Amino acid sequence: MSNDSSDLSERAQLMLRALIDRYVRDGQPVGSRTLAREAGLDLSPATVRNVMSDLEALGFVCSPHTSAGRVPTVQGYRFFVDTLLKVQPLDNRAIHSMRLELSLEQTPKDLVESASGLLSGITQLAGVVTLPSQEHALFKRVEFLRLSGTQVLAILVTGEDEVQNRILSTEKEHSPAELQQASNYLNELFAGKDLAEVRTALLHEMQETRTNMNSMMVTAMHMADQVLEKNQNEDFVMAGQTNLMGFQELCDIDKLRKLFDAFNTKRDMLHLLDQCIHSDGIQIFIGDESGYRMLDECSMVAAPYSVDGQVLGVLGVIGPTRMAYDRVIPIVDATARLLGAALNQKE
Amino acid sequence: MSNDSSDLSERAQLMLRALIDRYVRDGQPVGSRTLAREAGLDLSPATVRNVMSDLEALGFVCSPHTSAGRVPTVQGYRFFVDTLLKVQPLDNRAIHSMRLELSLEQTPKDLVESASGLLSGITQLAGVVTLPSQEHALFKRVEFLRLSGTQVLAILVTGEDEVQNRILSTEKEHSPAELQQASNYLNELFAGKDLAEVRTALLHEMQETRTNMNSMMVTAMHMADQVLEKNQNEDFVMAGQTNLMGFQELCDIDKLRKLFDAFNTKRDMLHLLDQCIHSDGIQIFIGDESGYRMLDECSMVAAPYSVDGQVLGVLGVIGPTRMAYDRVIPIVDATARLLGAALNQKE
DNA sequence: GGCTGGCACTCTATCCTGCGGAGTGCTAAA
DNA sequence: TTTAGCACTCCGCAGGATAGAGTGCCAGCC
Repeated sequence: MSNDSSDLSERAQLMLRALIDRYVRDGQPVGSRTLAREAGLDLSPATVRNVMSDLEALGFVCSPHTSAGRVPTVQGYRFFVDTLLKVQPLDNRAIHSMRLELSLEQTPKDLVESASGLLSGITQLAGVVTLPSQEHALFKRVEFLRLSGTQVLAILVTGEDEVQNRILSTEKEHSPAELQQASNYLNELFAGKDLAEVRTALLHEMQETRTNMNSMMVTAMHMADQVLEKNQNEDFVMAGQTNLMGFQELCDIDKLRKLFDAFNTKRDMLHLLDQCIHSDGIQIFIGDESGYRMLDECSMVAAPYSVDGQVLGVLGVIGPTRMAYDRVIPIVDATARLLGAALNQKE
Repeated sequence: MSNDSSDLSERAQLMLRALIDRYVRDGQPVGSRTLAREAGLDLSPATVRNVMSDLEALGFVCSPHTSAGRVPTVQGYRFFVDTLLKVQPLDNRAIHSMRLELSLEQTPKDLVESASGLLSGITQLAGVVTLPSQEHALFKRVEFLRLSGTQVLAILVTGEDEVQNRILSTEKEHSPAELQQASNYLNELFAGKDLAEVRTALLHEMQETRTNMNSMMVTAMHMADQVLEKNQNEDFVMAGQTNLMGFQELCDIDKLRKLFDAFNTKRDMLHLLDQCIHSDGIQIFIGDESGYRMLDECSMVAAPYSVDGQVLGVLGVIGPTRMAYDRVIPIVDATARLLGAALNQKE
């Protein structure tokens, strides 16, 4: 219990806050004199030094070398965002203009692009938004089109007239009439249900009542299964990567390159974003906390967005560890809400 | 006629070649001593200096400052690629492994991605490939699906079972039977023709024979027109952007940023690539020749690729002006041929 | 006991300096 | 026409001095 937060005097906390504030502003190690002036506590630099010494012992700050000022550590930032941070509420005008911007978009895909652009534009960091999972989209109807031989084109229409194509290979050739029957059957059975429901219903039917289904129904079920299989289009949209080029701590070309490569390969990014989908609030990864080397010296602030309580995806920003968390967090939060609301409207 | 190539002695040409060779290798201004050794002409540095002086007068080289070596200018590179360059033929093993790599892909989209990856991987520059234009894809069939009210979903199947969706708004509501009639009519009329043909035929029909068409036919024509309208999906695929981060001349973060922004906005890039689609061979933009500021200090080597003599798109690489043109050119050339061949196979 | 001023010390960044290396242009000789 | 030599220029680097910022510690003060 020795480095519990209760160990930290009010004054020390204030100083840590002031230090991080200042460091976030100009990226230079903060010295005792500066901090004495900044903190507004009317203390001498010497006193400040003593407190800083305590903070260093707790691992919240460190100095890059003797006789440089102090710099917050990852744990420092962590303590800061967990217990010290007062987020700045977003003013209504800003929210309004964001809502306006989103309201211009029509398709979910465009909405996501727009949200990503908003995030990067406002925060001047890189914005990232995963595409809405289709899991809870509504099954509207499905049609089958015979292409050639055993190739069948399936067309799935979901909720807001989103259309998806998939080419299936069937075991035997089906006549147009058979295909028509199959789609009629499925449309009748599943129209208006959400895709997740449809899948479970499908599995259930196929296992339990196989015996009293006629061959047409079996065909239909099989094809529907293929259509819905791995329907989650795992992908995300990103905007403003180049914003990150402006930060000193990333001017190390090699680091920047790793980061950009990671953005391009997408795999690790998706993994990381996936971790946020199950928490229902803002999630913050600071520095190497994410466990992904690509984000060394970087932080991510993310939040899931949802419609009707159903989480559809995750959005957030990526930037240097030294970012203005108090400003960024409410922006991410608001964007998540607004995107959810906008998606809701279009449905 | 004073700076015609005939003005340039054999020796001077040899030197320019050697200078560019050397400069491309290590990016340092080349001095007379080095060049004297390199050129293999058994001349003294002093003589080399005289020749360099001539080259400088012609605008083919310049020195960044007094008493630095010489560096090729844009005109120097231009003269080099136009009249001096001997491309290194690609060895068969390399071509074979490229062909192999491409043969693994199934869809045109994947092929394009793969080609882009090949270009960037082999050249260590950024590879870019425009998506094949659909202009000359074959019309296979079209189907219409009534969504709701006057909303109709059109499904266009082209050549290699590529599927495209488009949602149309019609003036009046159509029954499924009417839609079926319309698609039957269009399929009969146009199956097997290429899309460009279909469009012109469509326009022709609509203007000339409007009088003796029944209303179903008019409907069909109108809908087909909407489907084909602006069918060119203008887009391109890029790989290996981060390769460009390794070059000194782009370490200026600001320049790099402009470049990346340009890649992301895509518009100017497409414009530039479009210029290459009408030339039937390799096209080379050096430095600011392209007229696009984003490519300052960069060059592009591009070639159209085609199937059956029909140009489908453009591919190429983008890198610093100081690139190994003799190595890059045959690679771009080969990739264009191979991509064309691969696309042909899949059709 | 906590706060403060003072002091010695350390480390960095910056500027200046001098010097060697590389390269040039010019000139005169081969 | 080529070459060698020479004077000159400029860059890059290493060394040294200096200023500035900051630290830790100690002794005194409230």
